[in-house]
Amino acid sequence: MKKFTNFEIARLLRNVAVSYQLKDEKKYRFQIIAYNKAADAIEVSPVQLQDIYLEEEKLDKISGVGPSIAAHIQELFNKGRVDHFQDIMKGVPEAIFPLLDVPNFGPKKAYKIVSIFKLSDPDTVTEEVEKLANSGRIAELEGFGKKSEEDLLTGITQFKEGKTKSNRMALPFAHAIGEQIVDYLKKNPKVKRVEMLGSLRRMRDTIGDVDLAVASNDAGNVIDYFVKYPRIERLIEKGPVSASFVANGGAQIDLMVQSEKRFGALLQHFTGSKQHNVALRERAVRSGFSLSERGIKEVKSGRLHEFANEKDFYKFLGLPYIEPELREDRGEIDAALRQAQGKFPGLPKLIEVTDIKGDLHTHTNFNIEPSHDLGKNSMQEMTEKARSMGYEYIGFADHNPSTSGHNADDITKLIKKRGKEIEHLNESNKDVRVYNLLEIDILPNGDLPLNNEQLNMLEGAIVSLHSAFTQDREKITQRILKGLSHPKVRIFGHPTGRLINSRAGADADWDSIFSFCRQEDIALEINSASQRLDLSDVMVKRAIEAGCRVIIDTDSHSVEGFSMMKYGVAVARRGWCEKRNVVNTLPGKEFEKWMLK
DNA sequence: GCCGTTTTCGGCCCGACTGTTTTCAGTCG
Repeated sequence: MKKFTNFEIARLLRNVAVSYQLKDEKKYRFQIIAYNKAADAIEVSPVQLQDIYLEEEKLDKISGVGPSIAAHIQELFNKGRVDHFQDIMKGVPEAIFPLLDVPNFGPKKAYKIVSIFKLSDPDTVTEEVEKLANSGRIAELEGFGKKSEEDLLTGITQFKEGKTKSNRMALPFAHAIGEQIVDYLKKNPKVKRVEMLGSLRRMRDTIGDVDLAVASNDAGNVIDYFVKYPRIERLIEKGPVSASFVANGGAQIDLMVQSEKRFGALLQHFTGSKQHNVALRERAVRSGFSLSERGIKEVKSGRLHEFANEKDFYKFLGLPYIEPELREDRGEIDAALRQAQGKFPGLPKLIEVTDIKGDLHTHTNFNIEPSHDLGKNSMQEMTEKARSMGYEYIGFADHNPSTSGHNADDITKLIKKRGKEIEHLNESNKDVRVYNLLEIDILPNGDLPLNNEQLNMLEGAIVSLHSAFTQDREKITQRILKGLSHPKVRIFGHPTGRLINSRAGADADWDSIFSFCRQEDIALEINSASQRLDLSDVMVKRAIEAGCRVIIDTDSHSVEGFSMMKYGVAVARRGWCEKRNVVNTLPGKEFEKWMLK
């Protein structure tokens, strides 16, 4: 039987919503909302539905999934299809669905074009529409025109360049672009405040557009200045209070300007997430308030309250300030409410970058003839860098020597030689404690490529997956548990092995793995490397709820890599981590006790 | 179709922008 991922299920539910919308938007208004809401919830769910369905049939535990949709999903797992969905989707041409991922195409336009021109092949529909548009046939349709035909062509061009509605940049890449433009904007004296918005401000692991907000009482001046940004590639639009352009190799940058006295409401609104805002508004509307980017309106009198900062906005609603990283409708509003009433547990006191005392997963250029890549900088240079970061300790975790070109004696010699080098370093550097670690592959059968003697020459081991990610669940779970079982193992490096936009992580029984890590006090790594950010935010939340501790590392292969720490910390914050949940916030002596346990 | 600090029934978030239109439909965030 085919397995369905959460992503596929979410897509199916969205297609059902679209079908309802095309059949009778008024009549099915609330089904449309319900199906889309369920899709949103399932897409971000930390557990794969296919798993909980097999284990305990608790699908409607997910908020937004009720008895009806849960039953349909059960049917999907059992039969591979859902009769009710097929009924609803009857008469809706299959060829519209691929178009829905193309910018500027919505259900109505896609449906109109596909049915009038009788397009039926989902695989070629995008090219066919492009041809029609190029020959001017779309502009002739009622409700379309020359301009909308152009917009659709622009959308198709973007789509072909890889910018689908669902394709997103990795956070560090988008954040770096955002920072550059923020710096640029700050040079304009009319700019009173600048903030990033949307998923970028919430530090989500992937980002669509780079959205920015400026507080200023001279919007025209700021917009003119904004569109003169030197790295601009193509201007998209420029209005009196907002503008957009493409820059830095295809990223879309949007700016909104608002007066200082309303800046708080703008910030709150466009930081989102959508789900957080919807939940907030549903609560507010029951008390007679309507929330928007302009402020909070009293519905009866129509009086608008304005807010210069977000803190006051939340305060007006009777809530403490909620950090952007928590605004995902994952329980933060209830927690804020409890906190306001003096009940427990309230909002977490999130970890800060300045709490970090060391980076344990770094690679040096010491040639240990490793199984994977070397770092670029020397042990000395890496230590200097750690000192300049204010760290109390650092771990060198070069990859283990490759087993192909070496016999056991060679490997022992290499590890010994490297150990001596680190000893020397510790004698000459009294203020930064250097740990002698290695990053060791968990081989496909769960063995480690080092023997006991070799492992015992280390102060600790990071173990991680670097191959065979697609083993089935049972096999990969046993493999990981076996790999973690040596007493020298202190850290499970980038646990799922996912690469953003290119490789799904391992499909393992994470509950069992978390429970083992808790027992052995092994830290689960949050790896800050751009394409990894692994564990992910939802997995971190699950891990600490299971009683585990995490460690935030950069996996630096050069001194430049150290600056990635803030992204790992962001993942931790999104996973509701406090300082106490993260082992590398411990002061030197306590950390040593944990590492050498 | 979902859900509960007015509710197991009767509600269900808000607004901007654009283009094609003479008052609104579609898309987006």
